[in-house]
Amino acid sequence: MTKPNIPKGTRDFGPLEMARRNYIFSTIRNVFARYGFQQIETPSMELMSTLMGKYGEEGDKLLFRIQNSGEKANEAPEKGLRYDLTVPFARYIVQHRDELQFPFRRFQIQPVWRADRPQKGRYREFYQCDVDVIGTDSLVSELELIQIVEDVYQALGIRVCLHLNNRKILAGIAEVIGAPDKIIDITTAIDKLDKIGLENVNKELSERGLADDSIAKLQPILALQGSNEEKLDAIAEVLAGNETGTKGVEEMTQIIDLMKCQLSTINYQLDLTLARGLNYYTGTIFEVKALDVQIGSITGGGRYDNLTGIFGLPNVSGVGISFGADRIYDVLTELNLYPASMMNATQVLFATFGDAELRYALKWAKQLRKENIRVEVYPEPAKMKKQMSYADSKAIPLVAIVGGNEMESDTVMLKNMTTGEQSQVTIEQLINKIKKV
RNA sequence: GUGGUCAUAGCUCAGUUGGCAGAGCAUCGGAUUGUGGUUCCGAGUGUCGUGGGUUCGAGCCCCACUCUCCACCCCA
Repeated sequence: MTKPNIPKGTRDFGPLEMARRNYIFSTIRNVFARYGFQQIETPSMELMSTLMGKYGEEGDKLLFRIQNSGEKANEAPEKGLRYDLTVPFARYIVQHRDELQFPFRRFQIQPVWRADRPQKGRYREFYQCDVDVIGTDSLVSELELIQIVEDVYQALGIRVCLHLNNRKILAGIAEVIGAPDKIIDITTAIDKLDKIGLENVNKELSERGLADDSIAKLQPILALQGSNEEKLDAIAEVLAGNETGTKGVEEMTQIIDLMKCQLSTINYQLDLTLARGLNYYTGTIFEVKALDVQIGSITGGGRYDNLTGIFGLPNVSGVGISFGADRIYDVLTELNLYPASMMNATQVLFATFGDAELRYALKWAKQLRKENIRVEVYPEPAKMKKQMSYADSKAIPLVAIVGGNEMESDTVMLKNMTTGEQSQVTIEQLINKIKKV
């Protein structure tokens, strides 16, 4: 017998983990619903032609390919597992555009797969919770997503910092320092600023072929300090006269203004080092980091002006963010922030002494369930010790013991497992006691 | 994809220069036939990740593979 196993980077979820995960998903779902977003799902697998070339060279390598069956088994795979929820969503919009009312507000909570090498907070199968608004340029959409971030993390009790940037500002910087074609190199290098330090960033920029005087011009921008307003003023000055960059500053200013109008209390920070790898972002970029756990970003997203263009529907602007459920799980676990009620645990267990008692208990259980009480009946009249141990190990707070005496008087012996107290009660009394506990 | 690291009972882990495969927890039974969580007694459990090699003899040494975790790349 070889030991059973699961593929690298995948996980089983037991009852406790599922209760926790469902708590996260339902919290997120409830917030999304409050903003009028509607849920969709797309297939786990997409055609390779849909997936290829959408995530850059690196992304193509990380796609899981599905081998063809039958006669085509040896030909190139025509299907692959989805890598994220955004590209399948873009395909969905193009395919169903005639059925949709724009601006279209959708959310989607499904697993995605990446053939990455696993490590902490990084899996080959993980869930994303995407929420997007498609078909409007309005920055109110950005504001709403920021409000959603605020609501979700407030509900979960996680302290976070929202990092904000704008791709147009980054493009403007690249133009101003005289290296407009190097925007990707510049952003991926300065993204690492707080990780590897200024000196190494400059070294990397040089290695990526950036001219020395361009690097020199970049220094004041990398060194920006102060409040969000001060930083924004400073960058506006640097970018004055540059059309793209100024547009980005205007967008950022407007978003901050809208946040004030909604009395947003979220902790946010203008972060020019925030780049985000995906190259389809064109405007605002978001990233959320947990303040009390070091795990990378737990939510990320941004605006993309022409995502559906690659599928033949140009000029449709959208903005969206993705909550990383698996990382949020790790954060909540590390900070021990799950509410006790999340388990939906059994409220009362029936323990019986014989077959007649078992049947009696089943009748009672049915009535309690009608009252929306979570009930278990121990399925056989085993030794009382065994039935009690079962209740104890599952932390069931109440045990209703049924023997001959109880049946005769139409009662059960109700034991409170935390205090050890017990008393003989009728069904009405039982229902009242359970609702009190 | 590059570099490192780990794997022994259901779980967490000991295991000496290479010489009989171990402990705690959990499980099951009993002390206690109508009462759990505390206590005491007893019991079972292993292709030592997989395959090969060295050796009289390998959990231990060598090689390959798989898996875990970590760093890089990239990312949620």
